This record gives sequence, structure tokens and C-alpha cells, in this order.
Amino acid sequence: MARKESITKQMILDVAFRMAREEGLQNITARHVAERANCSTQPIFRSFQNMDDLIEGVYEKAVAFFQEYYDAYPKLEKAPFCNLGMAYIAFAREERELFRMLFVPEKQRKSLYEILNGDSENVKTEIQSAIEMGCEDPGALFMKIWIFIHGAACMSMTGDYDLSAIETRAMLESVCGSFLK
Amino acid sequence: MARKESITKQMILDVAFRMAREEGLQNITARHVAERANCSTQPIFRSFQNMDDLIEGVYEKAVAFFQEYYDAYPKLEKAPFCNLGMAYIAFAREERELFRMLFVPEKQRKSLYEILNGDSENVKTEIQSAIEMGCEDPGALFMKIWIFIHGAACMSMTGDYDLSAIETRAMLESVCGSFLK
DNA sequence: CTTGTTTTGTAACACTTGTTATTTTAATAT
DNA sequence: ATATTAAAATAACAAGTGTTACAAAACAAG
Repeated sequence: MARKESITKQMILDVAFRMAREEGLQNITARHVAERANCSTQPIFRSFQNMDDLIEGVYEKAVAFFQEYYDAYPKLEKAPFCNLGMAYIAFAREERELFRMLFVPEKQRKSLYEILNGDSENVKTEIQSAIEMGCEDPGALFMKIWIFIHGAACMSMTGDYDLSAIETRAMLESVCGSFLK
Repeated sequence: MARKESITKQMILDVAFRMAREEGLQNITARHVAERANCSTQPIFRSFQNMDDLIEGVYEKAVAFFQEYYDAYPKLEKAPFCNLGMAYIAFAREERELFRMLFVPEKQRKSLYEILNGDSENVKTEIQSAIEMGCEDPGALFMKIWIFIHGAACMSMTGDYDLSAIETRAMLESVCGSFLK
């Protein structure tokens, strides 16, 4: 009694997310998404109220993507915050457009901390680990480390940082050691 | 024998720069600039080949503006790089749009270092001061400090950093001390 | 197969963009 | 004062945007 849906909301969201990941938010227009999805613009507006609605979906998908990325990143370090830093900096290098969307947005969406802490409360885990290591003021330590990590990641995004993962690890450990004492 | 020019290249550039400073590059369109300059779009295209040409001019003006900002910023600190850091972070807070244009650009123009070092070789001055203070590896020190400063500035730009100038100074001195030893 | 309903495609509207052709305006040399 | 001529204004074009009206097509149920 009715035609079957062939272009789902999920399909459109996936296409838009892939575009955001590869080309940035800029190129996400109704017609471009449609072209990439091999359809007209209609299915987009059937699934989403408007383009802002779609962009919002892309953003949420990016948040989830970062969380998965972080969860999957190998946790090799003992020094607190170093795992977080390694993952964050690598994410900025490998997913420049997503990093920009999430952590250097034009208009404020969520704070750095909100995204970063995610579902599994990544930061709290690290702070706990710092406390266990005998750190007196884990809040102050976190702030400094975090500023440092964010700086490296932002430079990575713009191509102004080119240390390897190994060099980055060494630097993070050194910096963390400096801050701890 | 000819009409006198009433809307100069400089006037247009000034208007566009002010717009960039207040609203960001996004809003710099031919018609918006014209409106702000109280003229039609013609004088723009008489003075500039196209809009990209104008944007390029705005960018160069922003580079010069940063240099002036830095030169005028009070140099109160003794610890190396702290003056640079204070100025850089303050610039990010007070001139968000310009900071974004210069230091977090969508497309690479100049490296952070190129802009930062400017006419008066700001960085070299600081490195020299570090050497005089007995720092063994001023290059490594600079890299760490710089990453830290850039992180604070980027957070400042997005509203994720809210330490006062006094708190910032204390933090920079502490961090610099940590790195020095 | 026909009918009914929904999805999809086509086409259009209204708007904004960069850029340019054309007309109008105003200052100056005569 | 008037003619000349560059500057500015007006208006248009083509392209691209979000969004919507409408027509075509496909599928499920009878």
C-alpha cells in the first residue's frame, strides 16, 4: 500500500559525515550530499527538518566517533594524561576536519571538556590515576597538561607540529614529569 | 578633466579589516563591505582584482596588526617566553577573529612561526634571553613553551580558557620554571 | 492488475554570492 | 560655462544556496 523507502536517514547521515570527515563542514550542501548519495535533495529533507538539522546530526556523529577513537587507542603509558594526550594529538593529525569541527568550532557547541570526557569519563579516570600516583593537586596538573596537549593537537591540525608518535610520547612524559615535581 | 577619487583602496581595506576583526572573514562579501563603506561594489573592484585579492590584503593587515600588538604589549617578565606568551594569549582573547584568521586558518598561509617571529624577530630575542639565563637547550624549551602558549591561546579563542592575566602570568612562570629545570 | 499511498525526482522560488556592462555623476582643464 | 573623462551607481548575469510545490514512479494490498 506504499512505496518502500530506499534512502534512509542513516544513509544520508553517513554520507554527510564522510564528507565532513574528508572535506570539512563547508562542502556539506543539500545538492552535494544528494550527489554523493546518488539521489535528489528530497530524501534529505524528508529525513531532516533542514540542513542545520543534518549538520547537527553530523556533529553528534563526530562526537561519538571521537569517543570510539579514544577507546580504541592503545593505552601504553603509565604517566597520567599521557594516553589521553597521545590519542588526542593523533586524532588531530589523522582527522583534521573532525578535530576542527569538534575542538575548534566557529560557534560554541560543547566545551572541550564536555566532548573530551565523553561517556566513559575519560578525564576522571586520568585524574584518579594521578591521585594514585601521589599527585597533590591533580586539578592544576590536569589544567597544565591539558593546555599543553591541546596546543600540540591544534598545531598538528594546522600542520605546524610534526613530531612522531614516539617523539610525542617522550615529550609528554617529560612534560608530565616536569609538572608533577 | 576627470572626477576625483572619493573611495580609496585604503578606505576599503580599512572597512574590510574592521569587519574581519569584528565578525570574521565569513561576512566579508562585496556587498557587505560596500554597505559598510557607504558605497556601491564598484570602488572595491576598481581597487582590488577580486574578493580574494581583498582578503589577502586583510590578512596582511592582520599580520601587521599582530606585530604592533605584540610590540606594544608591556614586557614585564624576566622568564624567557613569558612576555611572548602573555601577549599571545591576550591577543587570542581580545581579538578572537583575527587570532583565528592568523593562527588557526582553514588553509595554510604562513606557519605559526613565520607570523610570530614578525619583523623584529620576537622569538630569537626570547631564545637569546633563555641562553643568557643558562638554558642548555633553548630550542627544546621554546618548543614546549610554545606548544603550551598556543594551547592556552586556542582555548582562549574558543572560550575554554578563563584565567586572568595575573593567573596566566603565574602559570606561565610556573610552567617555564618546570621546563627549565 | 488496479488502486492507493508514499517515496523520489524535477523544477521552481527566493536569496546570496562574485563579477561585469552600462549608465550616471562630478570634477577639472579649457 | 562647458566639454571631457574618470569614478561611482545601477543593474544585470551566472552560479550556487536552502527550501518547497508538484509530478512521476514504485511498491504493497486488495
